[in-house]
Amino acid sequence: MRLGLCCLFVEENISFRTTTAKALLNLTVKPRLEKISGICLHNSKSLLESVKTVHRLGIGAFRISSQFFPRMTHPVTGYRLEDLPDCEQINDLLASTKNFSKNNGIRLSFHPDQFILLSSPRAEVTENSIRELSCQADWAEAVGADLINIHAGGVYGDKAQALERLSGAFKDLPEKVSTRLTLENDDVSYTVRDLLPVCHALSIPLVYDVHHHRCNPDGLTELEATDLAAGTWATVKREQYCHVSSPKNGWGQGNPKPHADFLDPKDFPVCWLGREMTVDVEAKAKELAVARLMAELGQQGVR
DNA sequence: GCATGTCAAGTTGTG
DNA sequence: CACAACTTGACATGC
Repeated sequence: MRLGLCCLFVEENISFRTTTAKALLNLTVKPRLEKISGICLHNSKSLLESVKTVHRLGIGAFRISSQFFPRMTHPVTGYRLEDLPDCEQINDLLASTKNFSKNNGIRLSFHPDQFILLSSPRAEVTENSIRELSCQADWAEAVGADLINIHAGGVYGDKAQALERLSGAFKDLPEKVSTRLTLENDDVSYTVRDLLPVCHALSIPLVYDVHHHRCNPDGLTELEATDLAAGTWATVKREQYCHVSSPKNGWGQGNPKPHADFLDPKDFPVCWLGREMTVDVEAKAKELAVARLMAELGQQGVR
């Protein structure tokens, strides 16, 4: 069992910078690339610090922000790493991150944001998504990340048709993307039961988010969902990946979807204990929440 | 300095 | 129909 941290730290002095297209568009090309280069260099240093820090904290996985190299695929402000003045140093830092993670067993993942969809009926949405996925696959290759995790997206009135479009788009993905792509059950539309057929048909591992499952049930128990999802990882001989979180406002009162600062240990599935798997802890208190959960699970006798 | 509005992009459900 | 929610607030602007 390895626990993972998502994107950020609250107490450790590690930050990631970003920028907006609007700000970049106010600049001419050279100062724009200089600004971007400064941000990418900062984020590359922060990523190396991140993997060293999670290792020191006993955390076994780190999710890298989807804004790691911001606005890289924007139609106007888009750029290549080779265009940046700090390119050489950035590449060195990415290689160091890859080495450190490999040598210390830190698992790295990406989770592109909600605009990245392979199921949309709009060709433009799919094309933009594939560009972004290709870009994140390059980052993943550079730092040794084995996962690019997305949701199945919208239903558009017909789930089966939407999944058909997703399957079609998947088959055309560059290999650097398709070998890393995973599908996660979400809290409004696609359940584990919905995703299993397409995951099996295309050998796509299924990231099981137990909080989403609780928000959007499908008749499967947590044990059944865990085992069925495990099958999709066994097919490709990779370690299973799951997500867990607690509702900010508790269960039974108000919207359960927003995430709490810490995980309530009662929300951690008992059937996960002792399994070989990676579990991202989605909690606002970040590394503090992962550390607290580790201590609490340890006291319950995790082996 | 500090408060506040803004930021590329999609889709769904709620009030 | 506006807004929140989603993996995550940081940045730009104006006082």
